[in-house]
Amino acid sequence: MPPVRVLYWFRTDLRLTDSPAVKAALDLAPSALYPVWCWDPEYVYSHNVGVNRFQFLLDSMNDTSAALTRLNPKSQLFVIRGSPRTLLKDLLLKWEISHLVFEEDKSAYGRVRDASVSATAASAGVKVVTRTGHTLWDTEAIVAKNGGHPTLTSETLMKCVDKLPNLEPPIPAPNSIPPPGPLDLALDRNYHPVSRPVDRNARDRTAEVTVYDTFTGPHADFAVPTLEELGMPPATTPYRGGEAEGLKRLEAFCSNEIAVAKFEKPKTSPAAFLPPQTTLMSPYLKFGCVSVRYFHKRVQDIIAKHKRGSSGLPVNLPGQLYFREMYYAAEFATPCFDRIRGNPICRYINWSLENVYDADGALVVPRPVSDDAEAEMYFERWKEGRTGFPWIDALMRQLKHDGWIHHLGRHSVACFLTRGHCFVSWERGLEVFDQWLIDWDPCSNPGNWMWLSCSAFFHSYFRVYSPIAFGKKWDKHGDLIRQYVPELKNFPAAHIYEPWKCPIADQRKAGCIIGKNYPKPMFDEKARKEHCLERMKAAFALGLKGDDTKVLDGSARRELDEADAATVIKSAATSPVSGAKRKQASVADMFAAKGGGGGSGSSSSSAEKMQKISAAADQAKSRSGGSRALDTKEGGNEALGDM
DNA sequence: CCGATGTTGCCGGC
DNA sequence: GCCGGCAACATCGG
Repeated sequence: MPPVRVLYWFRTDLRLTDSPAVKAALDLAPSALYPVWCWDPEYVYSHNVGVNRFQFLLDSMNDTSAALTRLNPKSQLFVIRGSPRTLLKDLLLKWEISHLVFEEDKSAYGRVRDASVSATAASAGVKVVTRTGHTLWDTEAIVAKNGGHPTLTSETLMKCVDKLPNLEPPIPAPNSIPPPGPLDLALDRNYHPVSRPVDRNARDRTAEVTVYDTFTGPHADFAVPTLEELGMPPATTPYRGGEAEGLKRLEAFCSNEIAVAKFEKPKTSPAAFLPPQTTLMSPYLKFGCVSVRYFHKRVQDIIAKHKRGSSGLPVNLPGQLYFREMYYAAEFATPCFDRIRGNPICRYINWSLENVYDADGALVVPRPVSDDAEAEMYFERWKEGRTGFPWIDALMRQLKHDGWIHHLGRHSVACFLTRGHCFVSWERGLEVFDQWLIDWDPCSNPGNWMWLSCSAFFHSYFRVYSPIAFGKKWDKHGDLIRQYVPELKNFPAAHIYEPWKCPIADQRKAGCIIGKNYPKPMFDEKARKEHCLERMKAAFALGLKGDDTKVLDGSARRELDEADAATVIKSAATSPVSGAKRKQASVADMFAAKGGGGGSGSSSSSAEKMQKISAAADQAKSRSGGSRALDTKEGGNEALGDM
């Protein structure tokens, strides 16, 4: 019998409690255990990862490394800087590994990477052992129970999992682990190029990337990298990663057993970021710091104890975890899940700023600036929290600064960007969430963007979140706005959701002049909503999905664009306002602090509103560098830096 | 074909 | 706090 020497490959499973893959590794009774992390250049250059998620990941890696050292002083998380596709093979050979063990990652990206690494390992005579652990059930098994189809409703998901074996109980963390063997490495840098044609995270860097200068870190100790080595400034998120932190947070949440048993997601406040309104467990699930199965068992036990008056599926806590399973299974069974083009479950809607592809069908990166200046302006102002709608701006600034916002807050801003008001493609919103969220997930995130934009999973496009009413329902005083939009800190509560309606004397008293210290709303909310509803109606009438030939050849786009143009012309023709007058309209006129914008209760018809939109579009298009012109002097978000 | 259902809309009226 | 109107989505079971 050759000696059993295991390389355990950590990825999004940075924990030791309830890790089926770690148990499988230890069950092999290895004489040597190498816990390894490959610091993949894909993640550094090709994915959209902002400084906050990197920080959360580094926290989690450091926590796991310390936990490994506690179990064996010779052990740690051995970080190798380079691509697993090339480096792992070298490590398997040099360290004479017999078994490669890792937790399954069935996302499209993980699947391809893991198949490549597994094939390499097998060809080197190394046995590959994998276990499910990132999800409650094996995603592939769920899809098989659904006839190979994506799971599009929670009911479908439940029907599938009812046919699967019951969940195994969680596995305690190990008490000890074997030491690694010799750590000698003599690798040739030339075999492991890390340069990339595109650096998608360059915008966040303040210095050179040095993390790839060596294989084993600046002190040759396989240390976890630092943000400095990534060329990034310090993170701003208050949330810290790691298994210890995650379990602590879970226990704190579970200490209020009645709240756990009665939890109903739709009745939690989007303005909240503390228990019992939210668990804030999503980033810990994303990096596997907390096992989803352990989380599930913990809340199920509490619910069983407090059966009377407890909430049910799908709004309760287990229900939330089942939605996560649904998105994983949907992603597994759907090609092009994170985009519209080629996506068979995604309704085709002629959004502004949709993805751009080259002649070979490859996504053009970096994304070219669209000639739709109005949409670019809406998008830019949405992203940076300068729409002039305080509720939206507060959430977007919270997202950028903290890396996390409440689920229903995400609904609010996602609906606003897409079908509700801006009519910008969900693909653009997805990219921003990818860059800024600490809990970004390749299944839940595109899934939820399709949900909110009525592209898949959900279809009632006439239910639109109001950027004014929705937040007010939960946060009457506007505390979330005051925290994240400090310009409005002293605004009277009566006007904080619609500050442009505030009398100028009160604006002066609050030390914030709308249009000077904080922007006017970037459009008439009601008019934009009506416009978007018309366009949604047309897209639903056409009834195409992202993989239809008419979408692939561009004719669906032309057809819908023409229908939209006809609607606008028709509205203009029936309007009593003359064309000459229309030309005089401008964005500034529409949103003067007095009168005009945002539901001043005027009797303007839908047709008039349509004209205003059309005029605003003309205005924006004719202005060179339109977004920049509008952005200046309109209350930036510098103040966020020192919160 | 009908009617019930679908995690999380808004508004006005009671 | 709960209802219906708004104008109306998809899916599923019968």
